[in-house]
Amino acid sequence: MQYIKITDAIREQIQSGQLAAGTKLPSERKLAEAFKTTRVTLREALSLLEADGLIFREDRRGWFISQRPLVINLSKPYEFSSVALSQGRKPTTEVLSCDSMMANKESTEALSLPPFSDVFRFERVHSLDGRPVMYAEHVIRAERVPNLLQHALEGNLSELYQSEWQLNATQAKYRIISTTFDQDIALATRSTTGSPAIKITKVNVDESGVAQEVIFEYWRCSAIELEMEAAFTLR
Amino acid sequence: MQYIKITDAIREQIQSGQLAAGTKLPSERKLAEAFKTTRVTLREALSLLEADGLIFREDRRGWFISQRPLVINLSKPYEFSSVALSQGRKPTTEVLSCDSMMANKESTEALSLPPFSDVFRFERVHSLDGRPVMYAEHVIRAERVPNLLQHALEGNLSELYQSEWQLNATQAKYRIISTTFDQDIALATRSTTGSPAIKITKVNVDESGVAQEVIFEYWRCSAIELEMEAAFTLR
DNA sequence: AAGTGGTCTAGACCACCCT
DNA sequence: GGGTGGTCTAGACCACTTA
Repeated sequence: MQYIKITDAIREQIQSGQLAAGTKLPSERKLAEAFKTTRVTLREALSLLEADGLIFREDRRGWFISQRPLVINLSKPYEFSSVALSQGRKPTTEVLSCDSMMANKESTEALSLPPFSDVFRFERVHSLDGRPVMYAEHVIRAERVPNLLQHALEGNLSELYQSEWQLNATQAKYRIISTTFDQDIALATRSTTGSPAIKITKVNVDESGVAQEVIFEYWRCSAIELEMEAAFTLR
Repeated sequence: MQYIKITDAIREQIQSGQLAAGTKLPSERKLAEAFKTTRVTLREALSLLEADGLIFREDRRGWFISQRPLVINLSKPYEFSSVALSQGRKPTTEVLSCDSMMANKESTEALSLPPFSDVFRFERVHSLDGRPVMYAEHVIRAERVPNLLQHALEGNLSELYQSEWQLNATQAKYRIISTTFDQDIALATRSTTGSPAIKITKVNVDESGVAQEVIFEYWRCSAIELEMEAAFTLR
């Protein structure tokens, strides 16, 4: 199987350090020629490396060697920028949209809302070292954060929620699945429809046990590694 | 983009219930003809649905509609069979190999072992309703479970460890990444090299804080949904 | 303007599964 | 033994990025 040999060859070059993180691979046509094969087979190999997290692509721009992933520990509260900075990365955040609206089905379920509830919804894209790695859709109960739209949403949200509305998340519930980028998210993250992704649904619960905010995070699968600890009481 | 239209068409049929879980899709050639396209494009669409978890494949046997995923809550101790049974599924477990050996690099790191430590290593494949969904490699400190090889390893391991050696896991550490099946694991799970997978590395820690066992789990990405809760102390 | 990645066509061969 | 999935070839066109 040729495509396995190609992935092995490229994987070895990455792991031996001959191909540094962030490097752009040669064009598909050149690689195909180098491996004496066609673009179809070559792209099969590249897709495999992508799903493995070793390389990633930017739509119509080419294939790049992945940086080491961001390690997220779900046992503690995490905030993209702080985590990135503490791991020596350069985080940036861009707000794509922000609106007041009626909660859709998925958000209504996640927040246990009554039907037709008002929420704020905003979208952000997070980058590491200049490359988009995660898209997040936030949905938050409107009555709990009046005038949210008049605030800057690029920064640390838990600090904003705390200082403006005394809203603290004391508990978080997570749900993690493997999925792919759809067309909108691919566009927002300079990625490609169908690229493998990790979806993290996070529900922030306040002191009184009420779910206040749900966040749907879509990560490039190469950009993240999840960690957590659980302590068990003996039977 | 044709392959998007194909995924949308098949996705809709699945979600509307016209294609029941477990059903085998028609052959690729028939599907390609039905969608007036070639096998290459059709397979692109199928791969996308696979990464999305809607369908899965068995090597050389075809494509099937996924069952609903098993929901694993990492905040509590979990055991494949019990979780599966509690969710109305039929779990089976097969032991592929079991040996005494010297720990390799990955296990040595995960268990913080001294160099050249003796461990037992065994592999299991777990199925749901007759279909393999997860491969697990267990590595456990040899001195802690003498004569492990003389025991049946198909069943509940935490019960076995507890009753035979008074070994209890009081804490677990997890690490989760997105990856693909390699050739060996694909063979063991009746899957295909390069199929998308979720890798969960679990380290079981005993009362005294020593890491006793590490488990490398490779899940079909369609077969699992992770959940967890975290409680945060206020600053 | 040239080159690139994204998409698609129309075939082919082989080993394997199923009947 | 027929059909299937896994793999591969050798092209093509287009919209977009990059220089």
